[in-house]
Amino acid sequence: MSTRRETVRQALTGCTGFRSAQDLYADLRAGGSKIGLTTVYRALQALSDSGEVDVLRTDDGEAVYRACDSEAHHHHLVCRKCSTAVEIEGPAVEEWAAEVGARHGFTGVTHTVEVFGTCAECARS
Amino acid sequence: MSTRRETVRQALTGCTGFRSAQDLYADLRAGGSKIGLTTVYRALQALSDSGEVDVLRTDDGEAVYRACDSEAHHHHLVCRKCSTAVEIEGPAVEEWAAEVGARHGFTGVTHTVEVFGTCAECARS
DNA sequence: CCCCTTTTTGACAATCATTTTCATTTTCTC
DNA sequence: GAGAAAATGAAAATGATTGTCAAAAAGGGG
Ligand SMILES: [Zn+2]
Ligand SMILES: [Zn+2]
Ligand SMILES: [Zn+2]
Ligand SMILES: [Zn+2]
Repeated sequence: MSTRRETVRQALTGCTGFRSAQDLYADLRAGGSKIGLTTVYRALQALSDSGEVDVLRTDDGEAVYRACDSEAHHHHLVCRKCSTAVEIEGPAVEEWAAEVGARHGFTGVTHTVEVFGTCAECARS
Repeated sequence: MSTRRETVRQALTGCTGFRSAQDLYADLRAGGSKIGLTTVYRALQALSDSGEVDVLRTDDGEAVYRACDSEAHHHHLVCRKCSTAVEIEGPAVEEWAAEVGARHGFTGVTHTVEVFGTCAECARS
């Protein structure tokens, strides 16, 4: 399909951490692309709708995206300084979330889990 | 201290679910208060800074607050429809988060965990 | 290729939660 | 009560995100 969406996907795939729409737009423009900000937003929307990229919110509410290796359900360990992320899994957490939801009579239970810290790299400086 | 902050704290304490600053402002005005929106924001900021209220982000990035019973570290099971929340604990999750952070060389590890679903009440309608 | 329909794009304006400003009011201290 | 310090709120500013709409690109017969 759209060549622009592909451009955005690739820009994101080249990143190890989470990036905002504004970040990606700046990167792409700096790289010579004539892409528009609106298009970056639309591409990220489409990519996250289709589950190709993960999205989370920073403390100040900004949406940040990441093209993860795994398509399967997983969580992230994110560096507070450089935003580098590691994909992590926690079967125990999955079970706990489902169980606690059921125990309180909730249905259609989902969860969000993110772990933050300072990565070894950033800890040096 | 501030009388206004106390007003906001009480308004929030009367709620079972998470409310946004705009929600609380509307509630208070509807109740006859002459409080300003800025003050509601400032009160919520102060209350969350001091750990008296919990804050989380909705899917669209809006900050919502809750005056929980427990001052201790805990998480929430939140209804997707009415936003009613139940305070939950998960020792296994606490350990898992700390362990996975350490295993990858991260320091100062924290985490965010929220469980969502439809409460029994809302499931009926 | 050419014409026409459909989709994509991007500049610009519009939203909307949140933050800043700043002058006024209230509270505190002496 | 007088003056300094903190709190308040109306209005303007900010900044990410979304909506609008006309121009540009892509597709598909003929
Ligand atoms: Zn780092
Ligand atoms: Zn999970
Ligand atoms: Zn409910
Ligand atoms: Zn926890």
